[in-house]
Amino acid sequence: MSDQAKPRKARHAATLADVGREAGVSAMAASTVLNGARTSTRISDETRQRILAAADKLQYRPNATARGLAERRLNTIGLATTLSGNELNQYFLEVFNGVIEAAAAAGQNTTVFAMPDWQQVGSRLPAICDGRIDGLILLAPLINPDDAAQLPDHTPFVAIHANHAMPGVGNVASDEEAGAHAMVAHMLSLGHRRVLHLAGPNTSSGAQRRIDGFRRAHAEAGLTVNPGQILHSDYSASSGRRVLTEWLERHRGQPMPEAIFAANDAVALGCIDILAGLGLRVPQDVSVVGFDDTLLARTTRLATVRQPLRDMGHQAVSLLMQAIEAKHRGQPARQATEVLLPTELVPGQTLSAPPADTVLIP
Amino acid sequence: MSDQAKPRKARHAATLADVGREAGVSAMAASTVLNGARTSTRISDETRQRILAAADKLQYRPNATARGLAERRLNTIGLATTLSGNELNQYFLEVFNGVIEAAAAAGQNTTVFAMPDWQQVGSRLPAICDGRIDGLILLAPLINPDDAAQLPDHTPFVAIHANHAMPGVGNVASDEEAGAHAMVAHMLSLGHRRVLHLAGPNTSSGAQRRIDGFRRAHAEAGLTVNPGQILHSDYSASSGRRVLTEWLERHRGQPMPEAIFAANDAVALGCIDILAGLGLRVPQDVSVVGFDDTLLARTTRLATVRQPLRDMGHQAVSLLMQAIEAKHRGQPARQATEVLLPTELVPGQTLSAPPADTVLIP
DNA sequence: CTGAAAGCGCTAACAA
DNA sequence: TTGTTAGCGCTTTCAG
Repeated sequence: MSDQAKPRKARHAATLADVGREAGVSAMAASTVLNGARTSTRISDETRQRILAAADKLQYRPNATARGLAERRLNTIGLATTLSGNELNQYFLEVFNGVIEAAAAAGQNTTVFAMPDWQQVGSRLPAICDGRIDGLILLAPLINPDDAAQLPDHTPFVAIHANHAMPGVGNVASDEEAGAHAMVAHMLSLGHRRVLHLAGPNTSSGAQRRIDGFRRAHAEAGLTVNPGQILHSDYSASSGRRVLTEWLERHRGQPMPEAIFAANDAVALGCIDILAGLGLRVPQDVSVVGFDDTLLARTTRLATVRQPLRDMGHQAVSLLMQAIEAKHRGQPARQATEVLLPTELVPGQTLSAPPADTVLIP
Repeated sequence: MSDQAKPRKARHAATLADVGREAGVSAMAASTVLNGARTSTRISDETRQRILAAADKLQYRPNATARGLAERRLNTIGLATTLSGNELNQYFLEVFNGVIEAAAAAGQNTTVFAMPDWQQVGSRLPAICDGRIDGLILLAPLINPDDAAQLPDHTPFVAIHANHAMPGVGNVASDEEAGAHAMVAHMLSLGHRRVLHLAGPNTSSGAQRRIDGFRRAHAEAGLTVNPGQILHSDYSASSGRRVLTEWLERHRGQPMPEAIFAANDAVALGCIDILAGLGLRVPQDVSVVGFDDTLLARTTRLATVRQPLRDMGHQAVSLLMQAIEAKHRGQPARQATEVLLPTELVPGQTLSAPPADTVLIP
């Protein structure tokens, strides 16, 4: 009966062609009016109104994939990260917050790609860069130089806290060495002499930069750092608890460190937890400071070193958008801009002068 | 000289047509081999090899937008939420973790849409559902019934902790009333009699359900709840600090509540902060419990009510995928499934029996 | 000011 | 087993 085709798959709601038909104009006239295609010419006010009315009546919705196909652009950026210890962490949340804000302001959506580890990046990145994102932000990537050279070059990349410089990939970082140095120097100036550093994992270049700052502050104060003074944990509270507990057990009866400089906020809170369990007060008996100034620190009033994580998200998006726009204009996309942001001390309530009398490890 | 067209915009790397040409076969043969198109026929081993070789040589990459356009599907789901107080919160992080895990397991990407408030959902949702996502999860939506009826019906939706039932929209929730009831009953059984409830905002139906549980536990114990016993905050630590501080100032010199049942973990930690500032010990002088069991609670060993947030993310994805698949098979997509998950008490270290002697508010 | 036609890269129906 | 043809919905030349 009907001459209407009966497609097996449901079609998109109302198309430009439908709108054009309804308004008695061509699809492209509708396109110009509704989606602001930057074709050279303009449409008369009269037809414009007819088209708008038809679009409204038919509930026209542009189709993102069709537009993406034609424009080679989906207005979507990606954020790649790892599910460390099977959990997204605070650090991610802070940066993501900045990314999503800046992306929204630039009219971009954000798609998150979480992989178990960075090993898989080499294999999965090319699959990701298949037109579904216009550019990608790598969050704290641990990529070996070989893989870095393999990055598909039709997609712009920007890294945040990259472990290595990557060819043609911009990088946003905060000055962790300076932050660690400032904090430890401050602690030493308060009179602390035995500061334990519960550093991050060996694989993390950020952990190394914080260790560097720790050492430099000591060196400048004429103090030597002995090997046992630096422990390694991963970046979680539970790891902080475990590492500190083991260390305390090995040093039972000896003088308690006057202060602990932790790899990040979570590790610091893990330490506070253990100390409280031993009946020690923070900061009266032991001072504890963190790193990052995540929501964890803000909520618990932890003394910490603020990295402008949210702002780093903003900056990364900004860099990425520049690269995307450049690529779209046919200009060379890859340009390795380096942005280094300053850190800042956050006083908090877990750092004070050392106790008058030496506390012994129970 | 060259008969090669010179397109103004750079084209996608290598297309199926390119591969086919290189291998001396049609584009669709290449499609069958490389992208597993489920067309009826198979390809001989010999041509298959030729095609694979050509694809490898040309570095063929499928184009997601083209495929999305043809298949009306991008294998991407969306997660819509608000930036409450301009920040993504812990609750979001926990759920998101579950969503992204389950989505990855189902071969889906996840795009996050964060809006300042749910008012804007009515206007932005239709624009989101334009083919860039196959389905959408609404996280703790505050949608009025009128807007709910307006949801574009070509996209499947699932809600988590919806404030109202939405027509044709599945919902995943945890039994907050039961969780609050169990916790408060437990507190009363420990001997607490003056429990202050720092509830969530009036607009939150979850806050109301927790209040209901709070009241029911009191009623069952034969205790009356007086109006001043329930305060409202929003869900942040700073708000918890503010509200508690004001309340304590208004009640100076009167007996301190023996325990505080907070709207969520952040509010609980805000309270602990204030109490510590007054020289009160938790839980010796005052017990404090939270709600949610977010990373905040796990890090600080807060007593709390565990909502299986991550699991709720899994369930929501599962429901959504069912709806997407159904829609794709041409079956009715909308079916309002309701999933209710149990909560669980987490002991922690901030809840004990009340102090022997009444503490006065300093 | 407007329309016709071609193409973005892929998949699905139908022939050969 | 393979090729041909026809879209998916939108943009963008290029003519009228």
